[in-house]
Amino acid sequence: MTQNPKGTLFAQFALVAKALGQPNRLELVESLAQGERGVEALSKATGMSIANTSQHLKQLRQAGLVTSRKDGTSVIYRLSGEEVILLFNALQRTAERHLAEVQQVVGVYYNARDHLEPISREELMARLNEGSVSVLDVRPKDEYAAGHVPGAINITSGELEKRLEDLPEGREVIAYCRGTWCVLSFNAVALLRAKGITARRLEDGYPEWKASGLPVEGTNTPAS
Amino acid sequence: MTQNPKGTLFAQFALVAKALGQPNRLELVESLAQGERGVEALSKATGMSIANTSQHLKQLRQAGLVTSRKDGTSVIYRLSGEEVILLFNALQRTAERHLAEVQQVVGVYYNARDHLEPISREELMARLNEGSVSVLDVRPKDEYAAGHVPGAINITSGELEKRLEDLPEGREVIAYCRGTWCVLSFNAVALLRAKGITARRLEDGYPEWKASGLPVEGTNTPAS
DNA sequence: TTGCTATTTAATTAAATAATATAATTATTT
DNA sequence: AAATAATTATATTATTTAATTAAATAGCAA
Repeated sequence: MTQNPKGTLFAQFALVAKALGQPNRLELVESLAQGERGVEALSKATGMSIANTSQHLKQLRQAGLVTSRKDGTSVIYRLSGEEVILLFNALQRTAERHLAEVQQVVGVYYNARDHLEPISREELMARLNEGSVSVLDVRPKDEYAAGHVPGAINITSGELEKRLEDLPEGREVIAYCRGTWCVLSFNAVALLRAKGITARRLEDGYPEWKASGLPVEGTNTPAS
Repeated sequence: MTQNPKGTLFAQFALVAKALGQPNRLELVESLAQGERGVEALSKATGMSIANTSQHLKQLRQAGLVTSRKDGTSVIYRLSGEEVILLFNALQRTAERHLAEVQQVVGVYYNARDHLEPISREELMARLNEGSVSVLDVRPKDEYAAGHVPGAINITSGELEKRLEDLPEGREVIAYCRGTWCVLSFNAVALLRAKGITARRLEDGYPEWKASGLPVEGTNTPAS
């Protein structure tokens, strides 16, 4: 080992890549990108058994991608750092650029993408400071609670139609959700526009916002 | 498949990660990050048989990481885009941050790292425009030929001691090689300093320079 | 055509690893 | 001690893996 440093390094890099080489584990990573979570919650989110979830988490931990802490009888997992989100993103970007099948899914399910002209993180930050926008978080409540864009209102996709009055009037609405591939914010924007409300999507999602070092609010944030 | 777009996407992302989940394939990627190459050259670079190399290249191609073109009877491979370099880099960075074994190798073999204060790409670019530095490329000749930092002189690690007079005098020397983990540039800087020549390393290596969109020279570059 | 070279497939082997399910175990709290 | 949450152990079944050897294909040159 120690006589072939390059070989050792590449073996370790491969270990990390391998840990991401399974869809269920990628789903765990995506889930954790929203904020820390217990094993049971992760098991529900991915549809795997608890024992199975635990095994996969073990592999992610061995690859250095997640860490955990104890909270009473529960074990709470989190991504071991923001670089993991960047890595996950680089993976998505590469796949999107070069795999025909990904492009096809994008075309069929996300083709409103370009038309909805997403707003960049920097621009949203600037307009938040001006107070000229309302931000809408369409993710599940627990993910919102763990962390969200400052001042964002949480209305899940299903409730949106009934709770339109909860949105401040007269301001443009910026919607976001879990990441680049999350359809919920597309749906939200489409619905709002159908109701005559000016709305746009934020580029990517909450994990990328946080990974960019922009301010966040919630239980799972540096401040609290 | 088409009824579960998210599942399809994650399966594809996993496919890409899996392709990077094997040390030999990572070595192929690192090799190709220097510039395009034929199968035989790649086989030699990695120490694998030609047939085996071909198989691994097939997997990389299926994952959308490499493409190829024919040149006479030869097949020349190249990375399918700069994002692949960024992905490879994100992988390294994550592993470095979170895996103890990587940190140990780094500590033992690369511990001169911090002391040699690397120069950033931006700073080197600025100083190149001023003409206040000489750039030294310590990679093998063929990689240099495929592409290099504009104006760089190619002296391989082994030749350096005998060819010191080929370096212009009176300017600081900036050395670089294949990437973040390449020891050759460390050695070169150490040797130059021992000879009383002011020298520093460039951060990362040639692939990252190129991926950053900075200008390059050589046979395998946009211009030629 | 014939041969030469470079690369890709195909077929095979043997080893390793895969994911999941079930059951038992550990640790913590009440 | 009982209850809860997570991990570990064990087993099963299937798949996958990398690598070798040999055969096949494609382009080029004599």
